[in-house]
Amino acid sequence: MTANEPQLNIHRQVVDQLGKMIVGGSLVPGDLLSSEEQLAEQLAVSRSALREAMKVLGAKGLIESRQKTGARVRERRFWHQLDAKVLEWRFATMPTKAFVAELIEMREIIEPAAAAAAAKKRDRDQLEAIGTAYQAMADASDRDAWAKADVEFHSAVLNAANNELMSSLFNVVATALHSFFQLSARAAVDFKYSLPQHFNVYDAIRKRSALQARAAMQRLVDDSRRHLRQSGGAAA
Amino acid sequence: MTANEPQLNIHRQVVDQLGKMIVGGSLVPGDLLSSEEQLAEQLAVSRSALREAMKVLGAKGLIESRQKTGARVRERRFWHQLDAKVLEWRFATMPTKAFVAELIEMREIIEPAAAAAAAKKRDRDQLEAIGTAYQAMADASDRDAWAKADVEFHSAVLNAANNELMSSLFNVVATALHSFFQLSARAAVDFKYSLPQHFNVYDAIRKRSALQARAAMQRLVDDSRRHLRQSGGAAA
DNA sequence: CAAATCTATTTGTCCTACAAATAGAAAAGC
DNA sequence: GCTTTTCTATTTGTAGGACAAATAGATTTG
Repeated sequence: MTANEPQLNIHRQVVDQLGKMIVGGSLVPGDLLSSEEQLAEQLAVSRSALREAMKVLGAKGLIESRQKTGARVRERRFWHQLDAKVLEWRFATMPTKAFVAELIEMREIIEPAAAAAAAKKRDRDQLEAIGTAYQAMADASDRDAWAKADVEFHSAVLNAANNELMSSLFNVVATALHSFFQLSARAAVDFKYSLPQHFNVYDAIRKRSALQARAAMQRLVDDSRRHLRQSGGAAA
Repeated sequence: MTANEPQLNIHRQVVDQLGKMIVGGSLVPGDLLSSEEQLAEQLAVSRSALREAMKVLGAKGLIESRQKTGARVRERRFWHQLDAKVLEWRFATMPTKAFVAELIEMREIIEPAAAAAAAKKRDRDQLEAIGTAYQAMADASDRDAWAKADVEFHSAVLNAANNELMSSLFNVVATALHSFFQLSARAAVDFKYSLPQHFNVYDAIRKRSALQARAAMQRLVDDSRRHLRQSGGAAA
């Protein structure tokens, strides 16, 4: 499968080299790469070829270029993310309902599994982060604060599952769902209805009960779907 | 979130435009794009900018360029795939065990869920495809034939789940696992041990029993993990 | 009819020259 | 002294030209 490529295109080689530097850790998120001119000279390629490689790395989410500043290594969570643009395109071209249904289905699969994994693998700090988010939800006095804490809670759970692949996948799915219909922009009254259920998730993860955590998250997710159904269609 | 971008870089605009043409369906997989020179003229941009856009589309998996032939629209299944390269890089840089564990965990989450979804949503043809793959497994006289049919079986199940997002995710995870340790390169004897379990999956999907399908696939996946554990480490 | 050769087309690479943006320094204004 | 404005140097963005490398398809040769 890889034996039939005698010599890779230069820009691909450059993608590989820079990619290794970035993913491998000799550059860390936030670091600035040398200028295109310097990099081109170091790697002994033309600026054109180098730029093509940089654009590819940008598309992969590894770096971000800005005029005058240069190219910067992006945060890890952007790295192997599904392409939001492609999701958008699909949204524009695919029957809306079917696509949103895919997203919802994925979310319903990932979250309970993540809760179960979190119950097994979470460490003290990760549990605390979930607890903090839960407290923020409990203290929320308006919908915005609630929504923010809610996002925080769920990503804390994902984080506690200690599986970056899962986290980044969830991140994309959740973001897409979020942008399609404003998840929490419904019922102004009783926005805290799911607080007890969130507590169950937290408590199960605290007790390291994978089964309970999965079940609690499952209920949460089921409720959420019911609400999504009610709020109906999506916004472009 | 999108309001602070007064004018997009040209190459990004081109990515958008061509992307829409491809994803939107005015071009279908297999179609040949016009030459770079022509496209550049049509879109009124320089060939440099166009090429950067083309490389990005290539990196996203939408097209594939070859000298003399031109750029061709790739099959859908490549479109919103996670980047296998990044997985490779991570594999090279991350403690092997932890990363493979992530992959295995993802697989164990996706497959049972997919089996359940397939039981609910499969159509006649999709069931037949699973059945055919099962038959091929039953008829397999050597390990290679078995391995091939096995892959076929699992992707048929994923396909029957009717969730492209899920399929493509699984595809990447399975491919990565496959390349890390040769899944079926172990025990030469009794390579068909899991045939009855595969039948259970097929049968549950046939009967449209989501619960049974999930459980059967879960057992399959558990067995598989046990075998992976036995066969130990990974190959670079 | 088959094999070798040629040719025209297309992508790959390199180069030069500016344009556009902007971080940071310098100058101006209060 | 402090803020605001202006300038400047650096970096990416875009354009366009030139040629190299690959190769599908036509042409020639055996």
